Amino acid sequence: MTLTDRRRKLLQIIVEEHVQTTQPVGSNALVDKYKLGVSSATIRNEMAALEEEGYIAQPHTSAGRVPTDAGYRYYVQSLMREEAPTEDVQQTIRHQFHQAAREMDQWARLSAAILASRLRNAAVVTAPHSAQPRIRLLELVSVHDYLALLVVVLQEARVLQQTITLDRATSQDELTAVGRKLNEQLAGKTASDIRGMTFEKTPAEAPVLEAATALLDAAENITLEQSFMDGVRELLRQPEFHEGDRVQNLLEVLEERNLPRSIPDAVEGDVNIVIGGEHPVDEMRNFSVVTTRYTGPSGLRGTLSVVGPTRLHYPRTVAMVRHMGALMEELLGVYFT
Amino acid sequence: MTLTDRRRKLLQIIVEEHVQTTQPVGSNALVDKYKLGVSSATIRNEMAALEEEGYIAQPHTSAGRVPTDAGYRYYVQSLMREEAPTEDVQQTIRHQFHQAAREMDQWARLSAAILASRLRNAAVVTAPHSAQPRIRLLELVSVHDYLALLVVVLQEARVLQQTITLDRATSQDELTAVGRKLNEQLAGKTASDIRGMTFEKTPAEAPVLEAATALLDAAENITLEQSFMDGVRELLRQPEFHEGDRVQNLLEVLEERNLPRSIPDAVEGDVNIVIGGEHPVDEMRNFSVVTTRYTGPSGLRGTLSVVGPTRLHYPRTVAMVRHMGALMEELLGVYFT
DNA sequence: CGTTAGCACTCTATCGATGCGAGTGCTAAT
DNA sequence: ATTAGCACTCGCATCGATAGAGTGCTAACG
Repeated sequence: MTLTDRRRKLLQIIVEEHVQTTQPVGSNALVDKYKLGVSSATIRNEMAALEEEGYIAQPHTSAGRVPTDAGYRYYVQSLMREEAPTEDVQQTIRHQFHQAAREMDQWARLSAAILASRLRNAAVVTAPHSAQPRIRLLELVSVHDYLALLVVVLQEARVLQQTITLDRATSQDELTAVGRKLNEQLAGKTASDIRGMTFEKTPAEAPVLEAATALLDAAENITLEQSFMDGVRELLRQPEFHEGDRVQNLLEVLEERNLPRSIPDAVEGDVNIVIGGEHPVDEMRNFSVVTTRYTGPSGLRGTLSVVGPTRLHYPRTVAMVRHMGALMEELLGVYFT
Repeated sequence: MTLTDRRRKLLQIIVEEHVQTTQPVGSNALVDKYKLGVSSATIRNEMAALEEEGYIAQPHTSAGRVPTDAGYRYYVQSLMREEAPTEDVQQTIRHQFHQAAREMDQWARLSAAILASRLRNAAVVTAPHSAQPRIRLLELVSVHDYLALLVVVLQEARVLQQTITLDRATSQDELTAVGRKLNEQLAGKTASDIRGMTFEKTPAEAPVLEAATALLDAAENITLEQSFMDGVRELLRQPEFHEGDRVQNLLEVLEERNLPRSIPDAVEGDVNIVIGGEHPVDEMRNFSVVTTRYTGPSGLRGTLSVVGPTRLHYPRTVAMVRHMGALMEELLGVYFT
C-alpha cells in the first residue's frame, strides 16, 4: 500500500504534468521533460506498478497514463504543497473587498466572483447565516387594506421580508401598534422560542407571528437566494467540456442550487476535497469540488466551494479557497462582533 | 419588396420546418412533406427568388435553405400567428404563483423559471422596481460601535439595506432617535427630493442621508441583485450549441448580468424581438432575444426576456412572454394598488 | 408565361484503407 | 535493479472513393 519514494515522486509528476497539459502523459515525454536519472523503461515499470495500485490508468492501450480519482486523492493527501496566493494577489483581493459595500451578501457574491476568475472554474458561495437566527427588530408596513409587509431584522444584521395577508382591513396605525408590542416580546427570540411562547395572541398578531417564525425557519437554511454562483463560463472554457454535453448535467445540479446540499459537510476551518466519483451525486462524477466552511461571531456561518474538472490545479485551488474562507471570517469578525 | 402570397407561404413553411428540424430545408423534402400543388422545380425557382430578396440563404452550395435574420424578421412581423399557452398551462402557471410567496422578487424568479422550462431556453427577468422610488420608512439598527445597519422600506414594498460607518460610537437609542426624526422628514421623498432639502443636518444624520440617497439611486436601476436568470442548461441542450464554444460568449454577457442593459428598450405593453445580428452586442449575434416590459401601479416596472438561438419557436415564445408579462402586471395590480 | 421534367453539377458526410507516431510490455543483456 | 531493443497495439489524421441531398439550368409543355 505504501509507495516507495520514487513512485510517490513519479505520481506527483504525472498528476502535475497532466493537470498542466490536459493530455495523458507517457514515459518518454517524462524523461525528456524532467531530468530523471533513469531511462524510460524504468519509468514504464514504475508506471505499471502505479497502475497496479490503482493510482493511474490509461484511457486506452498505448496511450499515456492519467491519474485516477484515487491517484488525485493520494496526491492531495500526501504529495501536493499548497500554493498560497502571492502577497500581491492577496492585496488586490483585499482591495476589492474594501471597495465593495459592507454587506454580507455582497461579500459572498464577491467571493464567488473572485474564486471563479482567479481559479478559472465555477464557484458557489453561500452568504453568512446563523444556525439559530434571532430577531433583532420587526416592522410592519401597510401595503394594502388586507396586505402588510413584515420586515424582520436579524441580530446578524440580515434583513428578511415577507408580505402577509390579514383577515381584515388594518390601518398603518394599527399595524404600528402591533409591531411595537411584538417588538418588545420578540426581541432576541429564535423560532423555537416564539413557538414556545404562550401569551395571549390577538387576531391581528397571529398571522404576524406565524410569518415571523416562518421567516426565521427559512433563514436557518441556505436558501437559494443566499447562494451565489459564478464562473460557469469558465467551466465551459475547460477543454474537457468543449463538447458541452457533460457540463449540462452539472448545470442541472448547480442551477437548482442544491450543490451545497450535495456536498459532504465540510469540516470547519479545513478545506474539504471531493474528487470525481467520490461525490455521492452521479452527475458530479466528472467533477471535483473544493469546499470550506467559514464561521463568524454569533453563530454565523457559510460555505465557499469551487467546482471544476477532476483535473484541477489542487495546490492553487485549495490554497485560494482556504484563503478566501479565512478572509470571510476576518471580515465577519471585524464588522459583526 | 412585397412578396407574392405563394412566396410568403413558402417562407413561412421554411421557417417553421427549420425551427422544427434544425436542418436546412430542401425543395424535395418540402413538396414531399407538405402537399403543395407544385413540383420541386417550381419551389426551387421561388426559393431562388426568396434568396435573392435576402430572406433565406444556403449554408453552402447544394445544401437546403436556412432563414436569414431578415427572413425571421419578416416571419415574426407578418407571417406568424402567436400560439398562446393553452388554458391548461395557464392554470398551472397561475397555480404556481399562488403557491409562491407574495414577494415581488419571488415572482420574478418564478417567472424566469417558468419561461425557461416552458420554452426550453434561457430567461432573464428583472424584479419590479420603480423609476422614482420613494421612501416609506427608514430604520437604523446598531451593529457595532461605529457601524449601523440602515434599512429602507420603499413605498413599492421593497426593502433595501446598507451598512454605514459612523464617525463616532453611537448607541442604539441615539440611532433610534435619529431614525425617528429622519422618518418624519423623508417619508414619501425621492432621491432628488432629499438632495434638494436644505434643513440643518446633525453630524449623526449626514452619513445616513448620504446612504439613503445612494440606496434610492441604486434602486432606480436594475441592479444585478434583482435580475434573475434561469435556463442556461436549456440553452446548452440546444443542438446548435453542442460544441459549446458559442454559448461561452453568451455566458460572458449573461453572467455579467448586463443583458437587460444590452436590450433595446422594449416598447411597453408589447413584445420586442431582437433577432441575431440585429442585436448591438456582438456576442449576441447568434441569438435572439424576446423581451417585454411590464408595469404596475405607482411606477413599478420590470422586464422579462427569453434568450435562445435565432432558430426560436417564435409563435410560442412571443405568446408566452406576453402572457407572463400580463400576469406580472395583473399580480402587481392586485397586490400593490 | 408560368410550370415542370430531366440532367449535370456541387458539395458534404461517410466509410474504409493506409500510414504514422506515441506509447506500451516483454525479453535479454548489463 | 536497470536498461536497450523490439514487436505490438491503438488512436488519429489523411486520402480517395462513394453516396446522397440539393441546386441551377435548359428545354419542353399546356
